[in-house]
Amino acid sequence: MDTRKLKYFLAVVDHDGFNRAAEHLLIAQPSLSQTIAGLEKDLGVPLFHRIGRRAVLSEAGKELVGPARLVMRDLDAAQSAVQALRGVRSGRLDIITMPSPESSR
Amino acid sequence: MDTRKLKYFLAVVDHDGFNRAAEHLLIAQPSLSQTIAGLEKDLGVPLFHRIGRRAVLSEAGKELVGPARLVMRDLDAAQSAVQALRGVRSGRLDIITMPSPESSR
DNA sequence: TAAAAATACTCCATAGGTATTTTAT
DNA sequence: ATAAAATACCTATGGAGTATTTTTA
Repeated sequence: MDTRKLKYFLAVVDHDGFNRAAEHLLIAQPSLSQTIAGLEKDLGVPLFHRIGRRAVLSEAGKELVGPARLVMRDLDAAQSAVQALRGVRSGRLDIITMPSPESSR
Repeated sequence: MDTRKLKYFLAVVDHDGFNRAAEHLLIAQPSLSQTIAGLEKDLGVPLFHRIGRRAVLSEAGKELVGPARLVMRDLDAAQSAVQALRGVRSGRLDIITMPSPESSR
């Protein structure tokens, strides 16, 4: 289970179906099917019931929605926390000086 | 940026160094170096200053620690939310009955 | 010289793609 | 007949490994 899979899972939930979700994710539908299958395998639980040609959330799927959104939200926060510092260079600058001929006058 | 990379990042922080972290993660040190390099590339910011043969957190790195821990915690919560339902089968069971010869008596 | 991180490769797992099939509207 | 998801297969990216180099304590 990683964030990519959670993102795809939420896309299926939000766009109500694999085909529409795949469009929004800009990937092919079979790739999405595979990814969700992988997530279900990771968790050992089906996330959708395939009823007819429609996918509806299973009990486990319903439980996952909230926590998954939280993960994605906090991941964004992590991004932002770092991005706020972009361009801020930090480190050490060692400086050595030596007397110039002038200073000895 | 995904959770695998964040996990590795936190390992470097917690075990104070790439070598020790790699040991704890049960992966080879160069693999860890590559992964952190990838994360730094994802974020466009260095997370560690390589000072001598020691890696110390950069400013951006320091900012990332907290949010990263939060993401990992959320991810665990998501796992648990679903695992709580393991073994709970849900779905539909369609049942058809027909009168037996007995019932017609 | 020993210890820590980086670099240079090799290999394999998996993310993604295309084509096709299955199933229900 | 059409739309949605699954299945089968192929390719390429990147995650992990081993060997080696670089650097500094």
